[in-house]
Amino acid sequence: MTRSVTTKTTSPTREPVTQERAIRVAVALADAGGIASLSMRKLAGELGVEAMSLYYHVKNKDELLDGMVGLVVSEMAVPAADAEWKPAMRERSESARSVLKRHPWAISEIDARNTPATLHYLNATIGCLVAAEFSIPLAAHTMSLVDSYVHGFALQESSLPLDESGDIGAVTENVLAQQEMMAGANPHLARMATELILQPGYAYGNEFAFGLGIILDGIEASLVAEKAAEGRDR
Amino acid sequence: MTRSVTTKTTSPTREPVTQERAIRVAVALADAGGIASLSMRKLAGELGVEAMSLYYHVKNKDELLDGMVGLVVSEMAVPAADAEWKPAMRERSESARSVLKRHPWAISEIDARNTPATLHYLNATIGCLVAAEFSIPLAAHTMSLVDSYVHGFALQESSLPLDESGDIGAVTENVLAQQEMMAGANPHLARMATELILQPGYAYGNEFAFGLGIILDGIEASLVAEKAAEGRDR
DNA sequence: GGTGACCACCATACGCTGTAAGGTGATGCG
DNA sequence: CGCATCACCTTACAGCGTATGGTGGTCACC
Repeated sequence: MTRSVTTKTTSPTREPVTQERAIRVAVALADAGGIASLSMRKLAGELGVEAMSLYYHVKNKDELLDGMVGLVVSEMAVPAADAEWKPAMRERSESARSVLKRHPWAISEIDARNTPATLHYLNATIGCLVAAEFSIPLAAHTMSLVDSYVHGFALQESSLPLDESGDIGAVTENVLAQQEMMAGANPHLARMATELILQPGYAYGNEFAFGLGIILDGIEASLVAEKAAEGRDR
Repeated sequence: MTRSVTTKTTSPTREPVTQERAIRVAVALADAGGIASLSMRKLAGELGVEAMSLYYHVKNKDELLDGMVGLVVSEMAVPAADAEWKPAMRERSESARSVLKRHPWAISEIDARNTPATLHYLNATIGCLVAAEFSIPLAAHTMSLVDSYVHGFALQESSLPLDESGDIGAVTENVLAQQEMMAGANPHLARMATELILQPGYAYGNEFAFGLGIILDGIEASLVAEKAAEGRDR
């Protein structure tokens, strides 16, 4: 029998563990069961090895999480340097939102970990903005504002009981029961729930576009003002 | 000897555990050491009891976290129903940001847990907006946008290496060393770091006002447009 | 063709976590 | 006095990350 492509002859069905594959599977597990359910033993089991074997490919769980965040960030669309800044930022934001929707556990990890992918992502964004004649301070304002909104929106969206279509899911009756109980204490909130949020066809995700539009328009105005001030100075 | 105010005579120094006190101390521990360092045993120790005694006051750790989030939310300024909406929303946002700065662990918990305090907080906000003639959909847009920004900003701010003044702290040299290494790969980012972020006096917290201003101005424009459309219809 | 290095993996163990189950002494009440 | 209740404790268990120290198969090299 000729040796398989792997050097191991034992259990030929198991493809070899690599750091890259471990990270990929870890992301899949976190997507499926939440970050809390991701343990070294469980990941190892999924990879067909024992827990301690992971430490050959990864220094510790923290480094694994760094890798997972890096992988997630690398899924986000990066703006081209020569793109028009406004559509580029819109695409970037929508891409980031959809990625974070797939990997909700990553939202709070992303800001806390500086992966090479993150630095590349930020660098490309700044590059696009300065190419569009943003000053460095305005570019910083812009990134802070846009990314705060995107991450915050993703955070809120991730904690809503949505079905896959984005509508309020089967919990509705549950919620309705609560509604009645709190209607006395929180009438405005109850009204918003019954008149808007619980209406068929309402999807929280649609709120994203409204805020993003306001933000990009506001930034555009700031850019125009900055250029006008520059023109006066010179 | 007359009995002390507490009914227990044993170890008179220890004030009695209550759910409220347990939650307060838990928040203090999480503030000091991060949410990961908060264990039932540690909290119990701080309260002068054994771990299992906590379960007399709290159903489980999840309920404890609910209580902690409720306490944090109740620290945030709630808009008055008759206030002018724009300064009210500005105050609300700044208050929330400063509260979340004190309790960074709460940022990602807040959206995931619906406490009575949260419902009250949302209700008061909606009340203020509808009193200012916002439609229910526009009020929903507004809250989504503002809170996404506030929470997202808090999230980014919480993961920066700041000293207590808000400046970049002692890690600067450390960062600078990294800068040089990545300058080749990420020139735009390196430039923003050296020209802006690492300059003395730069504080990331100051970015907050810029974004909030843009957002509130944009909402104001939407409100004006909505009223104008209503006027035409009628 | 042996030999030693190395690679990928495993077994065991330790201190930590949340919490289920059941016990215990002091207090208040009939 | 007896009994319930309250606030707390002891013990135990499964699961966690990971330090330590193997172990067998593969390879380069003398």
